[in-house]
Amino acid sequence: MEPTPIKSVLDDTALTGTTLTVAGWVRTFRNDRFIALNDGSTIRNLQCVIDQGKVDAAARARFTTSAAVKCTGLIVESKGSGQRVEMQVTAVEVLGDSDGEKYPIQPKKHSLEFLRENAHLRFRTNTYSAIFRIRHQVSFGIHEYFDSLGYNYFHSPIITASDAEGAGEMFRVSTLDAKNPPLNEDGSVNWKEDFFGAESRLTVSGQLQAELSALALGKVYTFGPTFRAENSNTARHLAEFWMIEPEAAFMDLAGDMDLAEGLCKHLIARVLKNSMDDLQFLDARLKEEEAQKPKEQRSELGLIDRLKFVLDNPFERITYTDAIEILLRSKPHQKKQFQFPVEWGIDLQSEHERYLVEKHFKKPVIVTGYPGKIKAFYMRTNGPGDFGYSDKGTTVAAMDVLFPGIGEIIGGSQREERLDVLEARMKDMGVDEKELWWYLDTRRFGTVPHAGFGLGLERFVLFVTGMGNIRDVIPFPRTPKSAEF
RNA sequence: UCCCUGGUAGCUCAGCUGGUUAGAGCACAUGACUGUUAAUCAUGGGGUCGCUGGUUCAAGUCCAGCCCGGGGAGCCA
Repeated sequence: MEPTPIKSVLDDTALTGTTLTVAGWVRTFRNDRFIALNDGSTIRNLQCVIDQGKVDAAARARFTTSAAVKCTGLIVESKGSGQRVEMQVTAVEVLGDSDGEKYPIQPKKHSLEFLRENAHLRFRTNTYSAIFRIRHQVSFGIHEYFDSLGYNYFHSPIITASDAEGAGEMFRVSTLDAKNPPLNEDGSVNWKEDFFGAESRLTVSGQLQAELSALALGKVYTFGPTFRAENSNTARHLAEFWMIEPEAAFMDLAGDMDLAEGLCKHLIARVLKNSMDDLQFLDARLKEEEAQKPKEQRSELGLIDRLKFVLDNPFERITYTDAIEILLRSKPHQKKQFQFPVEWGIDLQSEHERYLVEKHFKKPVIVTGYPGKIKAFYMRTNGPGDFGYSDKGTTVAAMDVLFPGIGEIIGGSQREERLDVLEARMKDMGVDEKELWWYLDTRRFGTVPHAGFGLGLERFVLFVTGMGNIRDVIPFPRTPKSAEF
C-alpha cells in the first residue's frame, strides 16, 4: 500500500476510522509504546501506538531516533490529549535502522552551529524541515507571481566569458591543467587553449542577458544560482546563492518599485496561507531565542506579526537625498554614534540603513536616486523632474529595498536606454565597451526604457523564517573555506 | 580581509592566581513501565581538553603560530 502523507492523516477528517499505511522517521519512542513519526509532509508528527502483545521487545528496540519505519493501522481519535488522531498500529516494519549510539541528532535542542556541521542530517529536525518547506513555498510563489503578470521564465547562462557584469569577484571555469597551463610568449596563460577558447567564469548576475530578452519578449525573469568569489564572511553572504532578476521593457522606476513591493507581498501572503504551522514553530523558536537577548535588542513583533505588518503596510519610498537629510537630523548622528560619517555622496552603510528601516520608519523602505558614482554603469542617469533627481550631484534611477534585520534585500534600477549617455557613463567608470558590444546593440536597435531588479532568494527566506544566518536557509551553503556536503 | 570572541564527553557547558585520578545535565546502552507528549525511574559505559611548538619539576590552565566556529564591519543580493 502506498503510504499516506501524515499531513493528510492529521488534517483530513474523512481518513479517521480508515486503515492505512504511513512511512517516515522516528522522532521519539516513548513509554515503549508511542512512536512520534514524521514524514516531512508537515512539521507535525503522527502518534503511532504499538500493541506490546503483537510487537515483541526485540522489534520495539529498533524504534530508535531517526529509524525509518512503515506503520499500518486504524486511524482513531486519540485517547491522549496531545493530538486529535493517532494510529492503532496493526503491522509495523523497520525499513532502515538508525544506530542510537552513532546518530548525531538527538531529541533535544541543538545549536545551529552544530547542525550546520551535520548539514546532511539537519533536515531531520523541525527547524530545518520547516525552513525548507517555506523555501519551497517562496520559490514556487516567485514563478506564480511572475507568471500571473505575463513574465517569461528566462534561463540566463551560468558560465560566461564576460567579466564585465560588474557585480563582484568571479570564479574561474577552466579545464586547463592548473599546474602546467599553456602559456603565451610573454608568460601569461593562453586562454585560447581553454575549453571555451576564452577566459570564462561563473555568472555573478543574469541581468545583462535578461535585458537582451526583455527587449524582445517584453517581460522576463531569471531565477537561478549565482556565484560571487568575494571573501565575505557574514551571516548575509554566500558564494553560491539563488537570485531572481525580473526585467521589463516599457517599465520605469515607479513600475519597478511596484513590481518589487508586489512580489514581496505576494510571497509573504503565500507563506502565511500555506505554511502556518511551520511559521508557528519558527515564531515560537524565535521568541525563545529572543528571550535570552537583552531587552533593547529584542524585536517588538513576533515573526508572524512582522510578516502581517509588512503585508498590510505600503513600503516607504524615499530619495537618497531625503535619506541623507533624515540621517543628518537623526539622534545617532548628532550624538556622533555613527561609525561612518554622513554626507551627500557617501554610500549608505549598514548602520545607516538599519537606522532608516528599524528606527525611523519601522517598515521596509525603498531608497531611490543614489549618486551615480556609487552605482553600476547600466543605471539610468536622472534629469530634472525625475524622481530622485538632486541638484547636489548626478543621481541615477537606482532603487534599493531595505528590510528590517536584513538590510538590502533587493537592488534594482531603471536602465540607461540612451546609447550616448550609456557610452559616456561606461567610459567614465572604466567599463570596456568592446566586451559588451552585444549589450550595446540593444541600445542601437530599437532601444526603449526598461527596468528590473535582483532579489536574493536566501535573504528573503531569512526574513520570512526569522532566521539569523543565511547558511541556515540554503540546503548546502557554500562560503569561503567551506563547501562540504 | 579587518576587529572582538570562543574551541574541554555524542550535545550544551563548568573547571579559581598552573598542582597530582578532568566534572555536571542531557543524549546513548541495559533494566522497569499498557496512555506517553523532548515521558519517567534505576544502573552503566564514554575524554588525544582544536592542532603544532615552547616555558615549567608540573600545562585543560601561561606564551607563540596555525586551523575551525560565532558576533560585528567592509563588499553586496
